[in-house]
Amino acid sequence: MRPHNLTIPAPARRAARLVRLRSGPPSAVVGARREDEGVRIAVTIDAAEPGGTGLSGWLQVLADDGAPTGPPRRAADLAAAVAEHECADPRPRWVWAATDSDYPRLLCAGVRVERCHDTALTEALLLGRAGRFGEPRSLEAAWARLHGLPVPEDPKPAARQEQGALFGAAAAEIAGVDAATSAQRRLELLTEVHARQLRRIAGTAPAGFATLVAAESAGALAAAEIAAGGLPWRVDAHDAVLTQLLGPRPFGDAPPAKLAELATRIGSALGHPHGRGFNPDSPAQVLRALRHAGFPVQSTRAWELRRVEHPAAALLLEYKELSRLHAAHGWAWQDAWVKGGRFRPEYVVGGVVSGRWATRNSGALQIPRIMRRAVIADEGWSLIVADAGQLEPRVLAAVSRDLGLARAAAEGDLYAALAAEAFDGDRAAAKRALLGAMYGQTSGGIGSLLTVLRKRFPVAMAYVEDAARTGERGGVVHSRLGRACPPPSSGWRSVVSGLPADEDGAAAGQAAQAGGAEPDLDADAGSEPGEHDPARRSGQAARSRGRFTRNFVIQASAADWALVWLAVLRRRLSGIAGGADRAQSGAAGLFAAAPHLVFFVHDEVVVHTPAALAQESAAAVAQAAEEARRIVFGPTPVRFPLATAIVDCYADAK
DNA sequence: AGCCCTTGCGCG
DNA sequence: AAAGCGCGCAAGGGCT
Repeated sequence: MRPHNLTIPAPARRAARLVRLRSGPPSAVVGARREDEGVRIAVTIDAAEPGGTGLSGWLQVLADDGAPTGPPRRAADLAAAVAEHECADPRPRWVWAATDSDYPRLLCAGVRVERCHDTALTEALLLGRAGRFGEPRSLEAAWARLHGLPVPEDPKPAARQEQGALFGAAAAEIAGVDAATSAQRRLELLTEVHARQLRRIAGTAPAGFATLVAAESAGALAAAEIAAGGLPWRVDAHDAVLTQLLGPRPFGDAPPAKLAELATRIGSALGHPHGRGFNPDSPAQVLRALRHAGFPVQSTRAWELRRVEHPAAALLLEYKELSRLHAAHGWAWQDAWVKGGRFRPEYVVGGVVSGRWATRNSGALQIPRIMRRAVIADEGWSLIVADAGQLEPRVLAAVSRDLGLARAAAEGDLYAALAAEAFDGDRAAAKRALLGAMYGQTSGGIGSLLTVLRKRFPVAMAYVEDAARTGERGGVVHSRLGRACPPPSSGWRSVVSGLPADEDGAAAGQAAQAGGAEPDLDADAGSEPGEHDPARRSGQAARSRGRFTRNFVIQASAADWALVWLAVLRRRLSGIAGGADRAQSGAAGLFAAAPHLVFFVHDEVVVHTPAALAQESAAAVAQAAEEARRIVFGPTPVRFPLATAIVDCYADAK
């Protein structure tokens, strides 16, 4: 019943079962298959040689507890060896050091796998459980930690592609291996690190943590496959949107006609002769000009400009909107990111402390909605666009087990149900109240709304307020499946305690800030009185962290659900069609005839599917959502309804 | 020239 | 009284 084939003493197993029956997530059973079935095989791939063809490497079959059951085996044709093992039923779980570097190479060789255990992602989850965020997670680092040796830094993500060989060599050297035999030696490190990870996972409550580990690795497979398959992106449709809004594509770095015109008009409106010499992209210039014109604005933010009754303000708003489209997702972006009718996002699985994915370089998760017009299915294909609406409030209902809120969350429109139950039918008020409760909002006159929530949904409100208090005290909270939030930095502790920071405070603070968990400790050196009052600073920092942990228990649990949704969906989709098209080689062949994931953004997936399989694919999306609900939350009246559309163009969904 | 920080806004 | 969470990216601007 466990998601992993772990060696656990019988009493511990019984205890885990009891916990699950009471409140924990049930075991991961995907389809009719138990997650722990099948063999594990550790694999390392030889470093790519210039001009080399094909993949070679090493394999080793492992027992349930990660112990080798046979000798390491050399695979001169690794892709063929992996493909052969993938024919087994049940399929193996591949154990490797890093999906994001190993799996694209297999995909490129035309091989897909069903399951894996990524030791780097697993190491990061386990380090997080130990309060050690930001420590290196590479195979070499994990192995060095096991042996008390100096731990090599992880390669910088940007450097991975260009200088990967250098960093890899440095890390290998620390682990006492020489580059020529590294794949064989790395196999030894890998099996050792993996076996130890299995034991660490088994020793980690709650039971859902093993599910989280499996889902994180499955997510990494999905991310690599999305990049390999690519999101269909029509440059002609993209050009049409840009041209309509900005004018024709300019030559070189010249600004588009529309932006140049707006800049001139803004300059004129602000009193510059012929509109020259004014840069609307400079907040400092805009601020100065508006103040000079008699408007005491604090910033040039859009919400503040909307209140400024000056002809330049409306023009500035228009300029900012178009300028952003041009700068962030204009022609330069298209040149850099769209190749062969596909946009390939570089996802960073687990790149956000909450477990959400991040992306690198392309801004894939911030693509303006209007640009979805460029996402058009291939001829004879369709897009399935599915969005888990109102995910976070539903997750709050499920994790808190508040029966009243769960009743509302059993409905298709949670906010409307909430409004009917407690807010005299005022849906907007119900929504503001719930969002305010989840984010820790106190301003904007929502105090009375929160009072209503506290009275009518005391269990849910106590859940988030407990999380906030834990954070304010410097404690750690967890997602439903057991992902840990970062502990406070020593900088935070010193501000909150009023004592000076300790020696290594700076480094710890930086790590935590990079993780996004740290409130801004030197917030706003403005002119408010009392801002240097230590008591006041302490309270600010404490409350800020309270808002973070308050939201973490919801956002991270929502990410748990979404990750499992994605993992289950990926597997279901792979079972739908005839699979690979042998006529095409490499990754292209893998996705040439079968429905596959092409985009994922927090609570929304896009599947590209042959039109004839669209209904079947859409059903898989819905079944996966239901299965994710069961795996992550167990028995609950809360529903996670999807808004699903079968469309030719992404923009036509909702 | 290149680094680092701030500002502002896109997405969920 | 303080004043809603999580991100990535581009441009400006100050600095070395």
